[in-house]
Amino acid sequence: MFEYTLKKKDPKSMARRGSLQTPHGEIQTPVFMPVGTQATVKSMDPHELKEIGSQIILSNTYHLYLRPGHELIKKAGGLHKFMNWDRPILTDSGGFQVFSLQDNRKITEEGVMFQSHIDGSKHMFTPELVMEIQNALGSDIIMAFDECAPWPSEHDYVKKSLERTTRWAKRCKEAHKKTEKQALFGIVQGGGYEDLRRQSAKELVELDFPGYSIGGLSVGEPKNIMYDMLEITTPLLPENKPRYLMGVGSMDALVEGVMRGVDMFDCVLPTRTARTGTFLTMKGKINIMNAQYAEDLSPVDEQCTCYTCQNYSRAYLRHLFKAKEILGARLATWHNIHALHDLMGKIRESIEQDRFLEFRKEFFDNNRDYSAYN
RNA sequence: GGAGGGGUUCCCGAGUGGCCAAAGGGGGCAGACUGUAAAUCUGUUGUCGACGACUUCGGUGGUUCGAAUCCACCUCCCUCCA
Repeated sequence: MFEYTLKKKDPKSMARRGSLQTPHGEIQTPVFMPVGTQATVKSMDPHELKEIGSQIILSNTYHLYLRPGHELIKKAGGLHKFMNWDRPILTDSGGFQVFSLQDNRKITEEGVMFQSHIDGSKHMFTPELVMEIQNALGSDIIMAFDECAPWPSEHDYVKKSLERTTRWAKRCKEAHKKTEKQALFGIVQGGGYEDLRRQSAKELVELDFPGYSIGGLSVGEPKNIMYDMLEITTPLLPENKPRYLMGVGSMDALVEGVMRGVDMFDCVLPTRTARTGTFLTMKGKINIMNAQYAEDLSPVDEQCTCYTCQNYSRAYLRHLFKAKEILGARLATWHNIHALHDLMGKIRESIEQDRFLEFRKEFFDNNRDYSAYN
């Protein structure tokens, strides 16, 4: 039911072109996955996401468990049916909330005691519960429960944390046995330490997961550290399994991630920044609220084929944001997700044509916001 | 005609002798956002030759070491009475 096919390797870099078979269809990789934490990609409805070109979306164990509750979603026929999305879904385990809700939780060997950010109630998240929740949700790809350690953290702490994450991964695997329809990914941790990244990767590969996530990155560390960590991690992962870099989605990092052998990415960046008026383009970011666009009747991006750029001007979009109209957030989200899917499509094409590095060079030459990391 | 209330920096609105270039909000300008506690948050918003100086609180004049704040007159606005 779940299978990764490596279709082509870039001869000059670690970039790979592949596909991923899931119970809800095939995914072409490298792929960008929009985030729909609360069973919705904020402001977009599923048929719009399909039109934009989303192959798979993310959702979240912690949030859906707290509200509306995984039992209800199970009763509704699973997350796909509940939210009316029939393509693949990947759910995060709540490991990121261990990081983002640091002030509301306590970590023990058993698991993480969360105090709900909604009503203050306490909930013990164990690897077993996290598997049970994701099983109830019925997502196609599920994540092992991990700790996304903050940046910066002491070597000693990161080591203890990653070793615990490995033990949790083992428990997840045990608990997951009866639900083979879902692909369980282990998550490599290790902070910004090369030796710990190697250790984590090695331990998880021994557990033999159908796919591997790389976590604990893009949590505030310098980009060169993230890239260094990727370079030493991906070669340690099995070639015939997908690699997923969690939480990464700026255009430059997508290009650099692919170059270092990553197949899957997710990020809230395109959707979140969209809601605050930032449009992502191949040439650089545009903050549509800037005064310079007040009377600019041209589209956000002349080259872009998305619905927003085909039909609306910068002046109109700016007006929507100034007036705080919801349509502004929707049209910007539409554009940004489209922009990242479009970028990934170009990346896939360039790998197929053996010119990924040329594409990369063009990208950095033309994007005023980013420069290549070498 | 009579009685009362009021005119504050782009707007609304605090302030009633020094700690006031003047609270707070709005608006404006700009920045941030990376497995979503985010349709959010932050900075800035009189001028300049700018760690200091200058011009501002309806207008004019006055009191005072010192006035957005006190006094006089003028002017405009609002409410009530006739």
